[in-house]
Amino acid sequence: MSKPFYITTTLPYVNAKPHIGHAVEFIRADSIARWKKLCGFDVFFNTGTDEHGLKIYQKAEQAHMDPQAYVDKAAAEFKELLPMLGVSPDANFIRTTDPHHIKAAQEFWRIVDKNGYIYKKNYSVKYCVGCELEKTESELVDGKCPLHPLQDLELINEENYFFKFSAFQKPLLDLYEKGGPILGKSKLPFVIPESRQKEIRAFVERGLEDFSISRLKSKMPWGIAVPGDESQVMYVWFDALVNYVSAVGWPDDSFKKWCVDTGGMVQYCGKDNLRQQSAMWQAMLLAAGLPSSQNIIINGFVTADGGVKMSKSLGNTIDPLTLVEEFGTDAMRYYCLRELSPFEDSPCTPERFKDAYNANLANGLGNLVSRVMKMAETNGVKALNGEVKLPDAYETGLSEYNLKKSMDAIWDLIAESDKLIQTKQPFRLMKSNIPERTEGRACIETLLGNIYMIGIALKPFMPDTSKAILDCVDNNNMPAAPLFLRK
RNA sequence: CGCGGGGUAGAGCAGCGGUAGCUCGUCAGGCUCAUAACCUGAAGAUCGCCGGUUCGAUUCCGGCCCCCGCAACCA
Repeated sequence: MSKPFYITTTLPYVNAKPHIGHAVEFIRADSIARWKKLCGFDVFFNTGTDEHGLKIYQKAEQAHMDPQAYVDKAAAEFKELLPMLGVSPDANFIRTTDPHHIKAAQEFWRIVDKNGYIYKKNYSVKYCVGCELEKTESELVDGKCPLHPLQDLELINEENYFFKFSAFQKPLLDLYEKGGPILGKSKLPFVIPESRQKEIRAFVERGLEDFSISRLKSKMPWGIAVPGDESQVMYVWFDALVNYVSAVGWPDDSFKKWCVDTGGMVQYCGKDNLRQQSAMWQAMLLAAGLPSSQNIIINGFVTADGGVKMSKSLGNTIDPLTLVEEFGTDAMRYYCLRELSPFEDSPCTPERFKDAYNANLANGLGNLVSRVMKMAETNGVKALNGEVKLPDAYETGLSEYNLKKSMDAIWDLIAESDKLIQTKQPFRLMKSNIPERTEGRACIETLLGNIYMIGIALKPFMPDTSKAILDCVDNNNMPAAPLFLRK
């Protein structure tokens, strides 16, 4: 029986179109999922869409659409993106409007309620008469609606259900203290990178406030009904976050394979989700008596040049689909895995993408495969069979969820091979006398070994390219067409 | 004194106590197996500022300046 492994992305809210940040998360999580599969694990890889909430409801209204029809369309856009990014076809795609998820969310609520962590309380919301909308603190400028700064906000009181987040300060701190899985002599932090764990720990240490988990159905009709109270629907937290367990069958016992036997789920998310995933969701799991996650990996943001935030109004956004169409799926994966910082913010522009593509895929990887295979083909040199020992940095990078480190290890091999060709000049040796030819042959065999290793190492990251390289070595011929054409 | 991250060659990053490194770009040379690709070398940095610890600090400590997120219900 192979050991199980469970990894999940966050579910994008279908309020907006897929952006490059989503692509980064899908691609990285997919790479880990593929790697674990190659290591012999039985892998469950989860992603999907978050589809409830007022914003969706309003968008559907604007479009004169039924909310369900609206989210069906929006979810399809995300689902269609996955194959474009090379995400494994066997990835699970959960939608928070799935009947099973709705039942699970309600069951989750009942259990947490039964355990005494849900109560009703007065909740005051700020309402802008001008916009006819409720406003959150982060939407306000100097305590006023930026669109109607002359009007005062009205305070509206309503009864909502609250979650006793405050009861989980100590358990959460213990969870962070306990950390993640053992790795060699060291231990991974619970939240990766460590700087993010520090950040969330500081937040929890400051003290936690209970948060509201329901809305009046009369004001927000598009949501999951609160069990035992027809007048309320669930707010996002007890709806969307529960997908991580509903996706693997919970409340059915089958979930244990993925949440218990694995040592916990591994979660990928953006840094805007630090709090939700590593504090709120973990507290909810504890409240429901469910096992904690194993690791939470926090990605940085993709920015425009100079670290400027991408936004539609600035017109500096990047459409992942456009890049895939121009450069291909594996080029997109390459960029997200190696050119973007694994944990910090990093810039992406079409120019940067193109530069990286030409330098490392066309001139680097693709060209190396061509030149080595040409020498092998014309001289009839075949690869030697032997075990492939991947570089240590490659392995540790993956184990630490630092995929850039693993990619760098592969590109070190490429540089090494280019250097070897230049210093040994096997193409010249092959034209000389017998003894030199033997040396040249040995050199080409070494190079074929390197290429083969690169092909193996690329499997989880760039599956199509990996296959193309391994095929070349197996068939002892040049690629039919350059792997990556210069742009 | 809200929290966190950052300021290192033209750009993007790594290093984190002992001749300052990588990638792209620029310039010169080499090679011809390869996708005008590849290899070598050069130019280019007072490592944000001021103090302190130290034989020695980009690296540790303190202060200051500047940038960027977050500041809870944002899905």
